[in-house]
Amino acid sequence: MTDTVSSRADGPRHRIVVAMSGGVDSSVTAALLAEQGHEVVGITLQLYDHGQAVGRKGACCAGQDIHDARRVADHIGIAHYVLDFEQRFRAAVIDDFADSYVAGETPIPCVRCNQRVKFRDLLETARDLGAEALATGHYVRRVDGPAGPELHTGTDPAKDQSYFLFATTRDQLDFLRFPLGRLDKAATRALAARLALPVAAKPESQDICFVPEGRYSGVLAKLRPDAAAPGEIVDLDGRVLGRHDGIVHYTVGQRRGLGIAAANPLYVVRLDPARRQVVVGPKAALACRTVRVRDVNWLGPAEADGDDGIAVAVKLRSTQPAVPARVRRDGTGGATVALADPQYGVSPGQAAVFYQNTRVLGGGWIAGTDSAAAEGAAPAGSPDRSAA
RNA sequence: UGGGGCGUCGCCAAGUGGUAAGGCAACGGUUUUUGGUACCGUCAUUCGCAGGUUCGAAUCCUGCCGCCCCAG
Repeated sequence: MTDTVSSRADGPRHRIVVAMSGGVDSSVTAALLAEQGHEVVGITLQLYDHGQAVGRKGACCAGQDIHDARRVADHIGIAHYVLDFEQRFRAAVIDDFADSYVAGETPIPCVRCNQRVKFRDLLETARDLGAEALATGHYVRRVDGPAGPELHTGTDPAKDQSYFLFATTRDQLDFLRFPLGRLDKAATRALAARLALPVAAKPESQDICFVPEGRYSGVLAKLRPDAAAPGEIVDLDGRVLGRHDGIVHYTVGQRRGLGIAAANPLYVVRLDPARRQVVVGPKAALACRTVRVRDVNWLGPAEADGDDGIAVAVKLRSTQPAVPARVRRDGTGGATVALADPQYGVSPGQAAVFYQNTRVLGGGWIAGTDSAAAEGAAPAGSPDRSAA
């Protein structure tokens, strides 16, 4: 059980820092490691304004959740520290979030938080504390392979969180442990109940943690007051169909919220920050076959450098299954993903994560897409006489 | 102010005597450690207005109002 350092209570005793968000998963993580006899140090990061988040359900890392983490730490008898990371979080996650939307992209703050806060600053803190590992409650697996530690999906496909951890480097992976990687949610809940953790029945966290009420536009309005500039909603031919209150309210692939009645549903096909335009079109206009990716974090073998690239399954969205593709790295930190079948609603700013079976080969940020139509692919169902 | 056409939910639209389809939009929910998608649900006691005929009208008749087109 490489994930857990040692699964036996009489095994070697290690000092392990656990990132405790105040939720069920990280609480069980801490409790399991403590039960195995390790010297567990719980650390909770205060990441954003705790005033407005007090008492809010489903958040993390502020207000009530910090209290919950402390209660759990007390319950299982481990040391617990709260670190004020508000400034770092603001610079590394929230500013990036705002800039991304202003640029017409759609950010994933959770990835930035893992990449730049939990697995960078907190990991460094853990090293400073003399810990031998940093453990989190993520549903992923760290597997020792012939060439070092590998990142794999969580065993439970419904809870797998590897998409959000694609930016984890080999060095970071070396130091990380994910004790929940082989569990499903029910098992974690059952453990929480058996361990009588105060958070055993706490609801799942969701939405962006620093965004109250699920309305991110309010946060953006505060952060980037100039970004709320209104503009036109245009179709693929440039005809004006309506108006909008800022491109930051839209994302590629989005259907609802356009307020335009048409014969068929309209989707956001593209965002043009320079012209402040939201370009909309039918679902077919969303089809893409090629995805350009930047800032690739590569954890896999070197074959992807060849001209033909490497066959993978690529996940373009956290909640949809990976699809077949070939990835070719370009030698400058980017990559091109050729999809076997067209995909819809692939949005710049989101992540493309590459898999072979359960192993994460790496991933990168989606920079742009090329439409399926541009390759002369026959439009679905046009020269098809089978239905007559 | 001669001729023709039209007025059904926010938009489009079916329905031509039997008691208001559908699509889009909107709203709500499910799913989800991002956004979005998808899925489920809600959404006209009323058919421009006023009379009339009829057991019964959005559907027939009359008048009025409004809009469009062609002629002048």
